[in-house]
Amino acid sequence: MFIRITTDPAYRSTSLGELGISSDSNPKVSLNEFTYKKGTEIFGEKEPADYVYQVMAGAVRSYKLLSDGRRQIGAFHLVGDIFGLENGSEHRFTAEAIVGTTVRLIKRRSLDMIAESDAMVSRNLLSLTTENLQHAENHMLLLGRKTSLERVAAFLIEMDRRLTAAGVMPLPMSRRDIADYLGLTLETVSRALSRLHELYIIEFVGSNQRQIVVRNRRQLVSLDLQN
Amino acid sequence: MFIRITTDPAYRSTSLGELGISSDSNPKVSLNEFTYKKGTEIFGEKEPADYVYQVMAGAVRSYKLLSDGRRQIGAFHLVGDIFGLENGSEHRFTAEAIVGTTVRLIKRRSLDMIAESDAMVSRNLLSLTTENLQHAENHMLLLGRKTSLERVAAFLIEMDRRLTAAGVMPLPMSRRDIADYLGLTLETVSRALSRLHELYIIEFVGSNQRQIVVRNRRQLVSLDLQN
DNA sequence: CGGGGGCTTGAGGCCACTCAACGATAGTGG
DNA sequence: CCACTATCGTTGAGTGGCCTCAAGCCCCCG
Repeated sequence: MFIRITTDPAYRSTSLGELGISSDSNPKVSLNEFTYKKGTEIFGEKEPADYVYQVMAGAVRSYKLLSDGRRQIGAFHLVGDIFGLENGSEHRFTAEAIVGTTVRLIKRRSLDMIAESDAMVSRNLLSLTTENLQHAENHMLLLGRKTSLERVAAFLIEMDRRLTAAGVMPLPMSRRDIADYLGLTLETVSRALSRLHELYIIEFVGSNQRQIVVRNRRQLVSLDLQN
Repeated sequence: MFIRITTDPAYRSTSLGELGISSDSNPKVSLNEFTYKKGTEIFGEKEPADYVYQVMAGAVRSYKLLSDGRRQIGAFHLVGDIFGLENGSEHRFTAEAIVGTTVRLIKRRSLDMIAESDAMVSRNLLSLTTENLQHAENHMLLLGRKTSLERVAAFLIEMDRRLTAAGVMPLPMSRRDIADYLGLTLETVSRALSRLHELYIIEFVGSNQRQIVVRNRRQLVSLDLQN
């Protein structure tokens, strides 16, 4: 639908393509890059939302915390994804770099100014918000009604779609991250993955356990009752 | 921020106030009303989204189903609320009247046309979508990480805010609806409510068990770990 | 007054959680 | 290059919170 940011250098020069903004059409828009070390906070919940971010390299988690430390990750942001877009003045999540991560920043204010005059950009802002809403709606169904195996299967299908290259899926996030995304504990996630391995549905490759090959995609899909 | 539809007849004539649309400013926009009997479907998931709806009287539930019948209610729509607003062409939820319900319809197409020329309406569309997103984000935290008592407390606080008049909260929905909204079973909801009653935090009034008085709001809030 | 739906309450079961031990890996400093 | 350590992941044993199944009550409505 819109141009996706890829690792192709030709595309990296036209940034925030999903919003229909490029350096060419709006040369005055500052598009600074910034790099965060693994585990560092990009912005906190309830902080003023002065910037919108786009992942150029790495991965980001957005989450909410309860006062006793329980955590719910609302989304993972991978290369190309835009995050931190709020309509109000405050961020509604805390965002942290999962691994070393480079992001591109755009001032929220200048984005609003562009949207003011450019109906296309305005529509893309709505479109982006709608995509986030759709993801959240599907995730509510997962969190409210799916079993642990269904949740993990759904997670793998989502990640397979978003970051698999050459058949192998290199997960940037830990079991704890996955658990907090799926509303489970890390042990339950681990057991579900082991079970999928026993069933010859997935395979682990490499030295750590974060690189996964989907061996039988149809079985994986059948485990997640889409609807 | 924007004019809310109320039961005041003076306001009912200017409809869809939240979108900044009134019959005066757009006399050609058709604003038909329609009434649905208790339990009937207003629209189904994946049906074409030709209309946007506003509740004039009654209450509506929006939900998704899994193939084996598990249900997740994403939101309750009460008097004044707008629902069925999709950015794409299909509805992402099924909507049903919880009780006898009157809605006002507006053609999605004409709404788009108005938004095209009226930046204010366009902003309000984004604003409305953002509100829905915010609700979904908070609900993910509830579904993923809160205990049954915290969920029921959060539900009562939400409903208290949205439909309490003269101290009494007349819930239109059944225990099963509440359960499917909170990701619980109806028995667990019932037990939580009984517990809140034992603790002198809520009181039941009237012949059925759907009219609730919040006796100790501060205790109720403290049970729900906001964040 | 009989039937049905909605709600509550109890008894028992199960799935995911808690607690714990252990192995593997990556990072650190000698 | 090799201990040393911290972190991560897996697996097992036992617990517990919510679910399942069931019975009974109340209210509404024919």
